[in-house]
Amino acid sequence: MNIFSDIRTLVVETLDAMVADGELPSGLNYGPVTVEPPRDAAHGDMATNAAMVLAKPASKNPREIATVLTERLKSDPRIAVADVAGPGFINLILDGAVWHDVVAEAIDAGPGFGHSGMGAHVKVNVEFVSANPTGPLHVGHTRGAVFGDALSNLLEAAGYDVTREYYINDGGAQVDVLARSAYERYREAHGLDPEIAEGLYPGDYLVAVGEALKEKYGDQFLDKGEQYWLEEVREFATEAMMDLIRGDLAALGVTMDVYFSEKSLYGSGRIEAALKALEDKGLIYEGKLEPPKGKMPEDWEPREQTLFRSTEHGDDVDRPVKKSDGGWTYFAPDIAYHYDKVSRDFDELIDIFGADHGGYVKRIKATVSALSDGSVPLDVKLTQLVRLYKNGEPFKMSKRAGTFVTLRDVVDEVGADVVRFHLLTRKNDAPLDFDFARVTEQSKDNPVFYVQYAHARVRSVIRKTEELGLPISDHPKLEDAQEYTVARKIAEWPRLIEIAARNHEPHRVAFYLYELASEFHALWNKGNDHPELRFVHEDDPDATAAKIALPRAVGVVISAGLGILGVTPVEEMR
RNA sequence: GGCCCCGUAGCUCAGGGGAUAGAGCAACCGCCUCCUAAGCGGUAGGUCAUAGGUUCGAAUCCUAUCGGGGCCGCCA
Repeated sequence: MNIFSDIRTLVVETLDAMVADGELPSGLNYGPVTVEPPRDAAHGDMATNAAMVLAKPASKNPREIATVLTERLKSDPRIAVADVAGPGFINLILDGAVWHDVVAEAIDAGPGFGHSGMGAHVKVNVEFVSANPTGPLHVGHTRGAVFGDALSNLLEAAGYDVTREYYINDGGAQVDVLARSAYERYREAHGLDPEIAEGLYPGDYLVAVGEALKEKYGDQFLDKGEQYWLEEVREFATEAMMDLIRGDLAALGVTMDVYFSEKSLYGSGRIEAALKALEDKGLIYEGKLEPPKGKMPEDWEPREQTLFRSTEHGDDVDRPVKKSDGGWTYFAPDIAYHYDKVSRDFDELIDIFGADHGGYVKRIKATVSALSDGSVPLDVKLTQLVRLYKNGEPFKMSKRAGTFVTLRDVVDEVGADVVRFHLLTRKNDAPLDFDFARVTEQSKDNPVFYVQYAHARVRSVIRKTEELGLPISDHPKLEDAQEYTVARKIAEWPRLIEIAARNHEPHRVAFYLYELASEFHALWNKGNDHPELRFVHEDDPDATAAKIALPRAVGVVISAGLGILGVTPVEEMR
């Protein structure tokens, strides 16, 4: 139940009735009609702009429409008060029974409360992380991983069918570099000095791979040219790196549905097929590119190569798909990969990239637009940098100096729950500060703690009620204004899921939970001055039954919201 | 040079066509014989970068300018 959409339905039906009675012309577009909580609570529980947005198309005065609409709305039992205000807003105050019902329903529905049918099982593919399989995940990947996973959870709650997918870049030169780096560690495992030349991956995470290679291949690759070992070592090392990455993701609580191998596209005719599809649309040609402006490469010379006419689909310049030597560019398998996604009948695609891939967005969008004839929307979300701090001091990262911070480091230091929540307290496209000291601080400037604390308080009073053998009721008896405020906040949850899902913005869930926790803490404290507002009344079973329902509903929503963020709600604070 | 993101309270940030623009921190004043004060209430703090435009209505949409960041080769 989403009370806001219920009341909007009521408004629309009432408008239809007015049309039937000749009070409004027919054929009006109700699209812009909204029913929302007003910014100022003094304006009531919700407000509709119906009269204002319909005034012009109906050629009527907005206040005139509002007056009639208001009178009609009053006859619905859910509407306690309806007033025309300002330029033509209709402010509504709902009957108290509505809020009682919301609380009861939250408890009854449990974790599924607020889930929406909005998505209508539309198939969405969410591609995220997709880090090169050349080493462990670092902090930057962590943000993408958390964002992608939370967004996927959110879309599922809103009724979409979601596939979480990881694109393994195992087809390019970087996995050859990986193989050569692993080979040196293999030599090292045989007691030889490894020669980690410039450009190879120096990380000691490859030491174990070298040992494993020795285990599997013995000394058969020693002192051999790379033509004898490159392919097998590459295969082996890539698989080892993917195991590492899967482990990193698991530590964060992220599970992918599909791992898609770039290499599988080569030699299978799938790149050719994708380019054929573009060619059939007249979007492939042989030509020369202009040199990039403002950053002229020293050795630039125009060369004839195969180009994708991506400018036809909104890109700034056409993009090469073949190098002048005839080999595929890096972009070619990407085209094939997105062609594959489109062919797998996804209705919508979402790609989550690091901000350094910003320059790639237009060509990928052009690709999907061209391959699907514009029928499959692609949203590309860029996650901005995470700036690391320790006690307010910036934390310098350098691969070379070995102070490079991995996902594992962060999770080991502060725990997956804290990492996940904190990384979701900012919009994806805003940079974010992550201070190792502050994120574990137990105070209200730490939203993770604050929300968890509210949940712990809920669990605490429920435990207490059970211990005392008092009744646990599903039906609240709201009396105090603050109780209604909390109930109204609970009623916003289903609406919030829809808005956050529609905008692909899981951070809204984190902010909402903070607000809900805040209202709940306020109510809790009001119990200090007004003992009758406390939830547990040791010698009064009826009063306890009436009061315990509201915190139970709060617990349901916090727990559901944290579930979307991928954070475990705690039973108690320690 | 081009493209993308950002500019909202002293600081960190929400809000992204709707009414008097919000929260946390920092500052100041209060609240524990009481289910966890790890909390709550209050005061103060604003030309929503600037200038035009669209609209009944703009912090929000459009254009330009200024400022900050990022990206821009057949690399990956």
